[in-house]
Amino acid sequence: MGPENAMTATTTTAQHTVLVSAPDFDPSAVFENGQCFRWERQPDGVWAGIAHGRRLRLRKDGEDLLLIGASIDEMDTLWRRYFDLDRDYTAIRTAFLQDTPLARAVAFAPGLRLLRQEPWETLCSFILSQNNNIPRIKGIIDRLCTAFGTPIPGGGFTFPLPEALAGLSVEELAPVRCGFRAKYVLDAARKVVDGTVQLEQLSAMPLDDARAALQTIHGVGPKVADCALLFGCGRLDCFPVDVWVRRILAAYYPNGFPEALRPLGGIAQQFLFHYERCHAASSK
DNA sequence: TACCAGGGCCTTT
DNA sequence: AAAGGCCATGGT
Repeated sequence: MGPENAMTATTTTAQHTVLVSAPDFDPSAVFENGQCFRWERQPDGVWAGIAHGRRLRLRKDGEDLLLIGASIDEMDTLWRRYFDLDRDYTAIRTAFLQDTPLARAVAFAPGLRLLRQEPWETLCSFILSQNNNIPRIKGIIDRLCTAFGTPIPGGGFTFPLPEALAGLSVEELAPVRCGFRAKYVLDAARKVVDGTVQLEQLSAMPLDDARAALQTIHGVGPKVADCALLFGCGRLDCFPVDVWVRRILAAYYPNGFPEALRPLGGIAQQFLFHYERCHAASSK
């Protein structure tokens, strides 16, 4: 871990708030760059989300990240990993400075980071994300969780396990209103439940084997597979190519993405994607 | 190979 | 208010 951004200082305040130093964690960049769908900014600036079957609220106070409603134990066993707090992003950003487009993207949003999300939720979410826009994706996932997840004390629902979906029919999924994606979600759930696709193995398999395994699911192509591997299995060398990224590659990397940065290609892609989307004509 | 369905949100007109 | 663009995958 990097010395100067080591996030080891952890203290507790009243009502189970855990405080951790995280100078390069920018919630709006982290939660609004398309990698996750269950985090929302509340009017008071606090971010509320559900992951690992738990509700969590969070806010940034200067360089400190405050996890509201978390215990020290949860911090160490769950959230430190989920928020990727032990990765040396200072070193990563430094490596990116050698590349002009990346240096610009890093300067624009230095607090952008990857979350380490759960494999099934990530796979299922990105199946639902295909040919779709973010507001609608969030609505679909919300309805899926409400209909088939488990209630969480204090409000909200867990993301439904594959076991909760595998036995359903397309008709039973109708209230979720995910259209033609319903049959894709059901095929994914069934293949995970019957062991055809072993999610826990995907983080260690040769990358092409992992991609091929995911793409045996009806409705999972190269883009969805790479999103599931990058965001849900920690495969940082995965580089999901959508329309935006295709545009970026054509515009800035006519000779291909630098070989030396390939092992961190997924993180690079997030910086480039975030910069480009925030500078698109329609978002000005 | 090229094209198109699907559906809801968005921007532009 | 209405029209048109967008989008990942599978099917034709």
